[in-house]
Amino acid sequence: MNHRLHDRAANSLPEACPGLRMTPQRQEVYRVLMGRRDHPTANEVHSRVKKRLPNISLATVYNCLETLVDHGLIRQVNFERESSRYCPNVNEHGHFHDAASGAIHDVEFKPGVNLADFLDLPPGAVIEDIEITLRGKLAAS
Amino acid sequence: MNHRLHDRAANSLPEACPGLRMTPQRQEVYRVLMGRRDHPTANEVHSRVKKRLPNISLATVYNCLETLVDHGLIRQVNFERESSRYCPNVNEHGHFHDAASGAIHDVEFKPGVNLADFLDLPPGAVIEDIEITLRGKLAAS
DNA sequence: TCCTAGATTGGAATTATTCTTGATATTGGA
DNA sequence: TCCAATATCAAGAATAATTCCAATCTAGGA
Repeated sequence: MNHRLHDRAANSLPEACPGLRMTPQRQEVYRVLMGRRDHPTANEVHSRVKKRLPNISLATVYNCLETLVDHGLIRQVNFERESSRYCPNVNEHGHFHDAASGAIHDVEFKPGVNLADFLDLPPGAVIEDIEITLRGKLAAS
Repeated sequence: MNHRLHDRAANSLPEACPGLRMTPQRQEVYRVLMGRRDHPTANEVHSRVKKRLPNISLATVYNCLETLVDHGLIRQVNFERESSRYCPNVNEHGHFHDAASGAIHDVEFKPGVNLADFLDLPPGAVIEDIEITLRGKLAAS
């Protein structure tokens, strides 16, 4: 296979992603997400991407985001009924939404924990996806 | 105060709810939620409530649901980007969404567990609300 | 180079939800 | 009891995020 991507940097798409055709739009959407990990909405991604691709449409940004999510390169995160946000951290993790600042912080699982250790799962449940969202405030320290 | 509610049954509103004026619409919305705990959407609630209150509007159902949520009598639950669903279980709990059947199951915390036991919370975080959603399948047993 | 499948675009369409406005109903006080 | 203030309700319009659609466009393989 002669399909040679640019060298993998913090701001380019991962090389190994079968079935995903690389396009300038997808590359830039991904680059933007990796560049500033603040969980932007599709609109915010659109604004940022337009710096380099002034003609990209919002529909394309939605398409790119969906494709990247489908390929497991980014995650889509929902808070209440707000716009979806996008997150390049593909580890299993949750989110803390600081109501005061609006900022969103990734929340990692402590090592070695197991869902079934703290939740009464229905018998036979096979979990495919976890979404953990916390809302609150950061106490002034 | 002479404001006498019906005796508290599984299908009536709790008596002690300061600042909440009881109305037939709110009562029926609540009754419907308590009567079948399958996490209906606002639309589904509307259909069910219309059996007894044929003239109630969808807007009123939304208003009632919002009011009940604000007073902590029910919870609003969001799955991905789907319509909100409503749940009369006001204990802290999560949800398991069975992708095959579409059914939603409450998932209780095991007794004694603490968020900080399994999550790396940001220092100083004061949690006001938790949303835990699991998606998956129920293995045929 | 030509063809084809997949990608992009802009705008229209969709859908859940909220807002607005006027009508009704309820409460507490005179 | 009656009134005024306030809260609620209903209907439809408005909003906002997202998806759909039809018409190009593009990359990569034969």
